[in-house]
Amino acid sequence: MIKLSERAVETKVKDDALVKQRREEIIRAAYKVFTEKGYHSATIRDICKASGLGPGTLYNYIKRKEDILYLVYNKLTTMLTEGLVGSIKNTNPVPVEQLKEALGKTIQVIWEYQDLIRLMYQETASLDRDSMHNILKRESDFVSLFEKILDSGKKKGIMRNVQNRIDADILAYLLAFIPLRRWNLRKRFQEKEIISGLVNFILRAVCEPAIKK
Amino acid sequence: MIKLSERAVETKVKDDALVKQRREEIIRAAYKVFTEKGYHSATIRDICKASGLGPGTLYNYIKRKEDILYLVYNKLTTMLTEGLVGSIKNTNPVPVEQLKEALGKTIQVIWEYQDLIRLMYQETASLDRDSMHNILKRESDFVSLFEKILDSGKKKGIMRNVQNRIDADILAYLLAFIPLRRWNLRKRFQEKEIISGLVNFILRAVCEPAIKK
Amino acid sequence: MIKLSERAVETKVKDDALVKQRREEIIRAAYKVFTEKGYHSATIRDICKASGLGPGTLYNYIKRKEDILYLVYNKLTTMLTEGLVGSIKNTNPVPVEQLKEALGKTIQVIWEYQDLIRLMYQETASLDRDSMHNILKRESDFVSLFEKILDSGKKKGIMRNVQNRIDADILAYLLAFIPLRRWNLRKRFQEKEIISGLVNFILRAVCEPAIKK
Amino acid sequence: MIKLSERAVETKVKDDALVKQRREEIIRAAYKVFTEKGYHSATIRDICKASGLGPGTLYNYIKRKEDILYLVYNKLTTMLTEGLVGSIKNTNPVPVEQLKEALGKTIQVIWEYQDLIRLMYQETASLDRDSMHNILKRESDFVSLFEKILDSGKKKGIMRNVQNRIDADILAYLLAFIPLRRWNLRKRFQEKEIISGLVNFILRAVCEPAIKK
DNA sequence: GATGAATGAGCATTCATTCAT
DNA sequence: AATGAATGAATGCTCATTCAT
Repeated sequence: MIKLSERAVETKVKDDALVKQRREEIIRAAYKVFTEKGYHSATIRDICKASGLGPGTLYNYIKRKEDILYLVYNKLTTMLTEGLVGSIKNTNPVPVEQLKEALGKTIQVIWEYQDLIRLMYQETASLDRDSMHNILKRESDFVSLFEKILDSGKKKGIMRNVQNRIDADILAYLLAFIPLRRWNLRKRFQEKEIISGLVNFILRAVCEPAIKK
Repeated sequence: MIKLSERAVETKVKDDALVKQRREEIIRAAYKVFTEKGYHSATIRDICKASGLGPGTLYNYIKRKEDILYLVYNKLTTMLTEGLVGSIKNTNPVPVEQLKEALGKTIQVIWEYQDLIRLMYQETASLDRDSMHNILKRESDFVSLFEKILDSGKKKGIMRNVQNRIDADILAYLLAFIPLRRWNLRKRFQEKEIISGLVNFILRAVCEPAIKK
Repeated sequence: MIKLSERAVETKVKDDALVKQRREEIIRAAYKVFTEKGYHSATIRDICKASGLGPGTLYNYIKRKEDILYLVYNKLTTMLTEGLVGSIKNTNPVPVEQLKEALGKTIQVIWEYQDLIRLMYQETASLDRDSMHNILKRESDFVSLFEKILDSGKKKGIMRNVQNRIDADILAYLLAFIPLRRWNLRKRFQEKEIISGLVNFILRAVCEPAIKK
Repeated sequence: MIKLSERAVETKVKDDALVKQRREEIIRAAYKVFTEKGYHSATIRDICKASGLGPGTLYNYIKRKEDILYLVYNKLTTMLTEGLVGSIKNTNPVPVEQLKEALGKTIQVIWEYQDLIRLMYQETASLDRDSMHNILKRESDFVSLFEKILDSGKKKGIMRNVQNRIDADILAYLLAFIPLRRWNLRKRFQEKEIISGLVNFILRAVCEPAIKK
C-alpha cells in the first residue's frame, strides 16, 4: 500500500479511536456545509449544527477553522489516490487498457464527489502553507501515477507522441472537467455522453492513431 | 461587433461618464487586491486604499461587495471574448490554422491575466445568482466560438472525430490549465514548453491524424 | 515644559481633534470600569456601555484592548509627572521645604486617583512590551525628580545619610502606600493622620536630625 | 504557636490527609504557573498539566478557580507570619536588635518568594469577599507583630518619634518594596545594596538618632 | 457627489466547570 | 476517587454598509 504523508492536526483528546471517529463526523458535516455555502461563508456554528457537536467539543479535535478544510481535503485526496493505485495494481498489461481502467475508476470517484472536488479547486488558496504543501505533494503523486502509465505506453510504442509529465498533468487536470464544467453541459448531454466524450478526447490526444485502424 | 449582455449594477450617480471612469478605477484596484489576497480576504477598506476612493464614494458606484467581483469578471470575460472574436474574424480559412491562431491569441491573453483567471475559477461560487447567470452566458458564448471552428473543420473533413460541443467545452476548459496548474510545472518546464505542450495536446485530440503524415 | 515620550496607538480616524476627544471619553469610561472590576474582568462591551460608543467605533480609536489600559496609564503618569514638575519649579530653595512641597502636591494627586493608582500597580504586568517599556521610563523619570531633590539636600549637608537613588526609589514607592494600604488604616485613622504619618516617616528617614532641634 | 484563621475551601473528598497532600501539589503547581503567566492568563488546564492532575480530579479538591488563588495566598501568608513569629520569639531583648532580626528574617523569605509576593499584590482584587477578608486579617496580624516591636522600643525610649500603628503599617508595606520595585534598581545595585539600603531607610525613620552617636 | 466616522450583527475561539464512565 | 471528554456562555474583534455633514 502507498504511504500518504499527512500534516498533524492538533487535538486535545487522547483517545485515538475517538479522535478518528469524531473527525469523520466533522468531515461529513463540513463536507455538507462547505458544498452548500463554500468554506468562507460556512461558520463554525454551521458545522456544529451539522455535526451535532458543540463548539467547545469541536475545538477539542482541531486547532483552527482551516484544519477542518484540511481534513476534508485530506480525505478526498486519500480516496482519489487510493482508488487510482488500486485500479493500477490489478490491471491489464496493455497500456491503453490500463489507462482506460484508471480513467474509468477515477472518474467514478470524481463523479461521486463532484461538489467536493469543485470545492477543492476553489478553496486551495485558503489553506495555510503546511496544508497547501501537503496537498500539492499529493497532487503531484497523483499525476505521477498517470505519468507512469504514459511512460510504459511510450516505451511500447503505442503512445508515441506523448510528452509524459506535461501530458500527465493535463490529463489529471482534465479529470476535474466534470465537476468544474458539468453545469455547462448538463442541459444538452447525459452523464454517459459527457464521460465518454471526455475519455475519447483524452485517448485521441494520447494514443497513436494506428491502434484505431 | 458582438454584443455582450450585462447585468445592471446599481449606482447613485447620474453622470454616466463618471460612473464609467470610477468603475474602471475600482476594477483596477480590485484586480490588484483580489489577486493578492483573494476575494474573501480583501476588505472594502483595502479596495478603498488601492483606489483612492473613500467607502462612501465607493458605495456610490456599487450596491454590494459582490458587485465589485462582478465588475472584475465582466471586464475579464469581455477581454477574452473580444480577443477571440478578433482573432477569428481576420483569419486563415484553413480550420487548423484558424484554431491555432485562436488558441495562440487566447492563451496570450490568459497568460497575461493568469492570476485573475485563477481567481475567477475560485470565486465563481461567490457571485449572486444574477451575476453568475450572466457570466455563465458569456462562457457559453465563448465556447460557441470554438465550436464554430470545430464545426467548420469537421465539415471540411479535417477534424473527423470531433464531438463538437463537448470538445469545444473541453477545449475552453483546457485554456484555464495554465493559470490553474502552472505551479505544478513551473519548476520543470519553461513558458514556451508548457504552452506548446498544451497546444499539441489539443491538436492531437482534435485533428485527423492524416494531417500529420 | 517636560517632554514625555509616548508610544503610538493606532487609530483609523484622521481627525486628530476627534481622536483626542474620543480617547478622553474612552479613558474616562475605562477608568470607571477598570476600577470597578479590574482590567481582566472588564469586557469591551462594558467599556462600550460606559462610554456610549459601539464596539466598532471604539475600535476606530484603538487597535487592541491593551491599548485602552495603556491610554489610562499614560493619562495617569502624565498627571503625576506634570504635577511634580510643576511643584518643583516654582519652589522654595530650601531642600527640606522643597521636598515637603513635592510630597504634598504629589500626595494630593495620588489621593484623588487612588483607585487608578492601585489599578496601575495591579495591571502593569498586563501591558505589552512596548507600553511597559514606556511606562517604566516614566516611572524612572519620576524617581529622578525626587533624586534631584535629595541630591541637592545632601550637597547642602542637610540630608547627610541619604543614599540618593535607592532612597528616591523607596520614596516614590512609599507614595503608593496610600492607595495600596489605606483599607488597612481606614478604620482607625483619618485622611490627615495617614498623610502626615507617611510624610513624617519619610522626613525622619531622609533628613538629618539636627534640623529638628 | 499562633493560630491562623482559615476560610474553608470546599472539597468532595473525605480523606483529610489526601486533601492536604493533593492541595500541596496544587499549590506547588499553581505557584509555578501563576508566577509565569499571572493568575488571569493561567488556565485550569495549565495547572492540571503542571500538577499532573486531571481537571475532574482537581475540581474534587476545590470549588472554583479562585480557590486555588486563595490556597496560594494562604500558604504564603502562613510562611511569612510563621517566619516572623519565630524570629521574634527567640530574640534579643533590645528592640532595635529585635527589629533588625525581624526585618532580616522576613526579607529573606520575601526575597525567596519575590514573584509570588508581586503576584499577591497584583491579584488581591481577584479574590472573592471571603478570601479577601481572610487574607486582610492575616496582613493585619502581620502588621501587629511589627507594631509590638515598635511599641516596646517606644516604651524603652529608643524609638521616640514612632507613630506605632501607622509606622508598623508603612514598615510592612516597605517589605514589599523588593518584589515590586526591584526591576527598577536591578541594573544599578546588587542584592545586598538594595536590602541594606531598605533596612537603613527603615531604621533611620524609626530609631532615635541618639543611638547612632 | 465626496467624505469618513458610526454602526452593530456576526465571527472564531477559549476556558471554567460538569458529569458519565 | 480518578479520568478526561463534553459543554456553551462569553469574549475580543472585524467589516460591510450607512448616513450626517
